[in-house]
Amino acid sequence: MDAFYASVEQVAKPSLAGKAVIVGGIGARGVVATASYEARVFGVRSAMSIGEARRRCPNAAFLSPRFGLYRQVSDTVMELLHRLSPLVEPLSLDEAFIDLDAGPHGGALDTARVTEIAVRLRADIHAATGLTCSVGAATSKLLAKIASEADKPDGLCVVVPGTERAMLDPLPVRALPGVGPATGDVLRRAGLDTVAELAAVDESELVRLLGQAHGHGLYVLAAGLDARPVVADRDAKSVSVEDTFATDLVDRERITRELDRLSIRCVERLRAAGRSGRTIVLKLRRYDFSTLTRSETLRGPTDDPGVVRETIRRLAAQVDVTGGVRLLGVGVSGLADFAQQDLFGAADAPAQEPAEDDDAEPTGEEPAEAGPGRVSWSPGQDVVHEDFGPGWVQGSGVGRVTVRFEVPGGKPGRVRTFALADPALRPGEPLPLPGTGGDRGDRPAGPGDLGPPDPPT
DNA sequence: TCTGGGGTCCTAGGACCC
DNA sequence: TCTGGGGTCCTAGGACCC
Repeated sequence: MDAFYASVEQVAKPSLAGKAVIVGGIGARGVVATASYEARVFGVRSAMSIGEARRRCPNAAFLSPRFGLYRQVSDTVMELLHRLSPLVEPLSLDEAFIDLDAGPHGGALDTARVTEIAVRLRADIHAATGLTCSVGAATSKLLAKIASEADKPDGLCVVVPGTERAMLDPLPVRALPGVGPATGDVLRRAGLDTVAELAAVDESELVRLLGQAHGHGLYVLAAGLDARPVVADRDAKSVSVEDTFATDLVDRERITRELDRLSIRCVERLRAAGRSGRTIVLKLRRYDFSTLTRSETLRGPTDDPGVVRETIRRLAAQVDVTGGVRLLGVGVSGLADFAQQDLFGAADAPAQEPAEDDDAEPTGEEPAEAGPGRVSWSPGQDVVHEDFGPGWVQGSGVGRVTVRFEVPGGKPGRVRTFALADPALRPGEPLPLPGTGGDRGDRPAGPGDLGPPDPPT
């Protein structure tokens, strides 16, 4: 999908169509998750600090992410992909590999047919979501991925078999997946700038430079020998949660409290996935951005919040937090396939539930100005007003909140300003994107062919 | 207003085992 | 009679991806 989070917001909020939109953490320490193409013109990029983004593009709409909505839209898109093949490998909410050969069109896939399928897929996705995407098709994952980026946004690139080398050769090494800043530097110092130069070098040389796995892997990719299969339904191998705090934490008790919260959140996610795990991981980033992890492997898998919390407390007791802590995280890995009961966990665990003793304490994440009446609004948030209906928060501060009243598929709406604690204003639910319901009828119906998505409950 | 959050994979050393 | 060779598991850190 093209600029996925930002594009979803532009479709959901008609007044933002064609405008610079930046989705990301809106706190003091936020970064850009996605910038719309209108914002990219100003040099705004993913992972840039929000402060830098504001300097470059002060008139953009800055929005907090609404992951629940993005997940819904992602589900809609993934369902369309599943009509083309059971082998769909999602890489994230907005990207997936599809093995067309394993689907109803398999066996008869020449370039013209693949192009036809891709054209219709893009039309179906647009009809269902209002969003554009970019499709790359090729005889390997590597080339398909590169092709999908070649014509972004709103692109379609089918690599004709036999032309792979011509496509790869001129690319910078950084275009290969797995070549980031560090590997890029190593290769550049060795005089290797393009994929063609990489392909001309001995495998043993790449292994010497980059180590066995990476060297071999890169050699295979550069040679165009990528035979990795598309794998559907990969199981997660770890679950983790982390928070960066608006200001560094210096107080041990506060750190313990935050770690307790994170432990519970982590276990909730673990349980929701029906999993349990053996290795408990504490992550901590200090004031100077140095990061450390400490882990402990239990005798058996657990999904018990008490066990996770106590393990994390034990690990935390061993680290020096002098100078302050900007980030804390809790993770579980070594996952077992099932949520397992009582073999170890419940027996070991202190009996009491973690008490909800922290109600009065704002979390480090919350914007500092949680105004009177405990009301705080984040930019982009859905709201409903008794008289004006559904809308979204455009901004808030100095006792006021500004709301734009408009809905997906409607006309750009009017703006009104209220007191922060105005009782007529309540948090709302995301409204679904205005799909046309576009069933075009002529595609093979798959098992997942269920029609338009249900509205959120 | 420097630097998110959720992941994956690899390396390297030490413990431990046969 | 001063030192093997493999393998697995655990821990910590780092590169990379979206």
